Amino acid sequence: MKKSEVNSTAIARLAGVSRSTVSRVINNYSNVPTETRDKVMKVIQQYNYFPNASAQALAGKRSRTIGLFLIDQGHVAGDILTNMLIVSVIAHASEHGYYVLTHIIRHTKDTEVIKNVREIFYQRRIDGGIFIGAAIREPFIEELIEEGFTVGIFDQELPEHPEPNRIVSNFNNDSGMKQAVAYLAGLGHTKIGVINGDMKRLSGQTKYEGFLMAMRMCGLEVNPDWVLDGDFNESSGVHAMRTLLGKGGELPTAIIAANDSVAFGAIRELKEHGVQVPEDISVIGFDDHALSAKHHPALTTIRVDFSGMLKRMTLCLIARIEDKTPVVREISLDCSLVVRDSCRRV
Amino acid sequence: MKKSEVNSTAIARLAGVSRSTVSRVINNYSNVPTETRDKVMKVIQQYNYFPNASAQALAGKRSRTIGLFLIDQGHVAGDILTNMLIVSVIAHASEHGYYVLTHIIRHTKDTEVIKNVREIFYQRRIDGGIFIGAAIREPFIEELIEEGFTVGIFDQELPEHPEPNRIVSNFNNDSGMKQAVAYLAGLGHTKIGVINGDMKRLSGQTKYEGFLMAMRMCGLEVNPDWVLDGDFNESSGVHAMRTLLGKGGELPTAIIAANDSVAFGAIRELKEHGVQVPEDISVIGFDDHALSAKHHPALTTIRVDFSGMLKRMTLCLIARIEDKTPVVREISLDCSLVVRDSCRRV
DNA sequence: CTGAAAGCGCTTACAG
DNA sequence: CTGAAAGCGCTTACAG
Repeated sequence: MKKSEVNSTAIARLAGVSRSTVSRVINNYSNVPTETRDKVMKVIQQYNYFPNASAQALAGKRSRTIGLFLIDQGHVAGDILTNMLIVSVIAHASEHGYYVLTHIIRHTKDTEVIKNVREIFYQRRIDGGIFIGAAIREPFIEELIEEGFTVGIFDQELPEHPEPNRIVSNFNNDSGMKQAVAYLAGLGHTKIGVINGDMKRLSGQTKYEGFLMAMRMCGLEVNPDWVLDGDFNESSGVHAMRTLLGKGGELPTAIIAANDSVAFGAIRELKEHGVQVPEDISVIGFDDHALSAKHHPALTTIRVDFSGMLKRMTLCLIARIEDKTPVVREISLDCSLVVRDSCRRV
Repeated sequence: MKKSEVNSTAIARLAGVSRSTVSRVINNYSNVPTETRDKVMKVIQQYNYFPNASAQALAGKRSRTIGLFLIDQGHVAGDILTNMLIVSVIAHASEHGYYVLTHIIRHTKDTEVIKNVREIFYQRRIDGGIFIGAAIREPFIEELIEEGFTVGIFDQELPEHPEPNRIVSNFNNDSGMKQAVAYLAGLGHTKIGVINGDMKRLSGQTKYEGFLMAMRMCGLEVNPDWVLDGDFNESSGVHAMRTLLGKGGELPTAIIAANDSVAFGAIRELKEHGVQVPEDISVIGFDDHALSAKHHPALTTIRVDFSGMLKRMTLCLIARIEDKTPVVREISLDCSLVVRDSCRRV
């Protein structure tokens, strides 16, 4: 018999006890005398026995697996940030004895894809799930919450009557935008443009709102020609600059991009047109992407601790699954300016 | 009753059939009349019923989950390549109705960590697993193969008596190195150095062997001072150049790095010392990393199709799991030179 | 074509 | 402290 085929019956027989006792040893019941425990453990180790996870789950144990759902509107899959998020979730789940089933959702409008996501929950493959990249309100996620599944949503706020099984997390984008505008204002900029992110996402909206408020607070006017659409992808930075330069009107002296990828794209396109950064236009990003420090010019940006955020989210989800400490439902983290070389004084 | 709590008994009752019939409908048995099937399907859809995966597994079905094990000697976790590998496996597994449980192995010497990996297999959480970044012979992987688990190993060759449950994949590093040396020779270089990768890995060894053979074929001499140790991480490129420049001897006119990350590190350190690439030294990488085209200078390298390789590996593993087409056991892919700006004629 | 029943490998009240 | 037994939710020969 292959070792991998032993079951609790075999262990019980070999140890001279009942399956109940084997189970008690495995589950660390306190009422097993050391002697019995040792006897059983010896056989378990000798035969390399691990209880079948499906049988455990069916008998009422948790699956000890969490789902990680990446909604890929664009290039999440090709970005190093994604990798950091995945690794952070896996590493921290692992520390708590949990496994991670990662799933990529290419289109939230594709019913087959969404059916597949729901299936993962309904089939009880996972004890809970984390969603990254979701729009402000995704009907299928709302359904899962209604059904009682434990769900963590990155970049979302708590609704009015928060359900106990909903966990949300978000960055203080307001604060980030205020820092960006304040820094530029301090450098003497008054003509500040912005390239927006995906406005279907919370961070897209709050960054823009933060920008508007910060401009007002600093007594600066927002020129509508300098408010450009985007979607958090590098290509949208390229496109935004093409639009701006194509208009032929006056140019801003500084631009804040919804994230660093967008900033990279914008800077690239500006260069193409002979506009130098920061000599001609200052650019400031958001996120502090892994490449921003290495970029030419090194990108001034707003740092955001994705890894730390996902760590908290993961731990909080697990705590909720195990229904300990059901206190935290919203995780908010601040962000802060990192000055590098992409902005100059005017 | 929450929809998510219906089971096959409830569906059977609601559809007026037995659980056997519900199961037959779900499993697409041919001997169910259309009328019965429709009747049952209607209830299934209405109640959002999905069979419990643990119960299915326990009753003999596959878990439809594969494990993806990333052995992280260094910075696999912080690299965009890793992300591409993960995404490729998930996407292609998903197309075939499989899920992916991703796991990070930080130290193959840590018995707790390895026990955990074995546990995933023995617990039957997965139907098979893919290992990335393993040394040439990892005892714990060998054990899993012996136990009959289906295993795919990236960057490994088939042993003499290949087991049917072992799948390996590798790139033709020989060919890649020959192209690199040939190109440099064509540019007039005769003084060619090399920064090795991790020699515990197959690709580390075969790249170096390919280098030696190619040099011989081109009638060039290998200067032992220009053969530098490394480990596939960027920092080893830095370190290798520091060593080389520290020796104070004659410098090679060209260097081949074990991969692009190492090349990045090497170029950075050369710049620090005022040595320009490609003006003073030509550098050629390996992999065609996502950043190589954007690098300054754009890196000449050997392109390797990681994504395609992982796709094949994933499909092959699934085919083996479902025991169809048990033909392919080794997947080999060629690689090819991509000329950019980091090498010059001498 | 379909249902009753056994069985997959566990856990956990229950009884002693 | 420990075993016998029920039960978790499925699948699949078996019998009809």
